[in-house]
Parts: sequence; C-alpha cells; structure tokens
Amino acid sequence: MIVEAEAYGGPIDGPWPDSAAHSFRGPTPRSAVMFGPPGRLYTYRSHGIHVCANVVCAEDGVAGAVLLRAAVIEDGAPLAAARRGPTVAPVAFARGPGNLCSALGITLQDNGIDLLDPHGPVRLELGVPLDAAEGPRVGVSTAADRPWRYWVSGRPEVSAYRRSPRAPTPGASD
DNA sequence: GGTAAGATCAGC
DNA sequence: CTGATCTTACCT
Repeated sequence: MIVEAEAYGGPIDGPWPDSAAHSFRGPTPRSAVMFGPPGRLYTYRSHGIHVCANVVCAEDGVAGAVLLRAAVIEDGAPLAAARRGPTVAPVAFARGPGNLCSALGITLQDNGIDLLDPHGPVRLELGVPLDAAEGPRVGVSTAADRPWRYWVSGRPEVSAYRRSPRAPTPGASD
C-alpha cells in the first residue's frame, strides 16, 4: 500500500513545467517513458546506487509521473526482509524510494512495463482513497518549495523530510 | 571525450 | 555530516 508519493511534471511548455523533473528538458533515452502512455513504470538509477520507481500519469505524449516514496508491506514480509537485510525493521522495509524498490524487487529491467497488465511482473491496483497531507518534495534542488509530495499522516512508513542542501533559501520562487 | 551533479541511504 | 558509486546530460 503506497503511503507516500511525489508528483513530477515536464518541459517548460507543457501543462506542468517542472525544473526538478527528468523530463524538464524534453525526452531523453532515460526519461522517454515519462512521455509515453500512462500506467507504465518509469525506473531510473539514483546516485549510482539505488533504483527509484514512478508511475506515469499523463496522457501519451505529455510528461508527468509520480515517484513512489514509501509503502506498507502488507504481504510477503519474509521476502522483503530477505531483500532488505536482517537489521531493517519492517516499518522501514519500503521507506524511501530506493528502499521501496529494493523491498519490492523492482529493477531497471522493469522500466517501461505496463503496471495495469494483470500478468506483468509489477502491478498496480487502485485502493480506497486515503486522507493525504501535502508538502515540499524531498531532495530536489530546484522548485524546492512546490508542495507536490503527498503522504498519509501518522504513518511510520513515511520517509523523513530532507531538503536538498543545494536548494535555494526556502520561499525563493521557482 | 571530460566532468559535475544527482527525485538516496546508512553509518559515524 | 559524509562516503559510496555510476549514470546522465551538458559542455568543449
């Protein structure tokens, strides 16, 4: 169950100009999936170490995606534990975008797959609407104050907020 | 062809 | 606060 996510937009001339998005400067080999049809998985390598996963949300041809930042592991906890290591508490199995992919076994190989395909290796199901809080996104050095991070209040699985050390003074305009 | 920064995380 | 670790995108 996803309990934390962040929205990312696209190029300057699109509906959601977003300098913090990989798609900001137009399609590239890495960000191509963000410009494709919705319901697909966009994965990328972060800081040379981790894998992060997004759900493409905008119509085909328009860049827009949601980064999955934290989740509750409702089933398969032993497998998640094996993937995360013996020192990690269950509440932290999928806390943070890199950890989430680690716990779920999502890799760069999964980039571009259809999350709505019932036979696919990674699938997404719509759940009940949850009451979400909103605030600035984590780790981005531009558009740092845009409140495009959403999380379920009070959930211990939600990751801690960390502003990028490279981000300008809080309150500065985009 | 070189290089700096990065949608992160864990350990000190 | 810092190091790990490597890909991407931008610069020349």
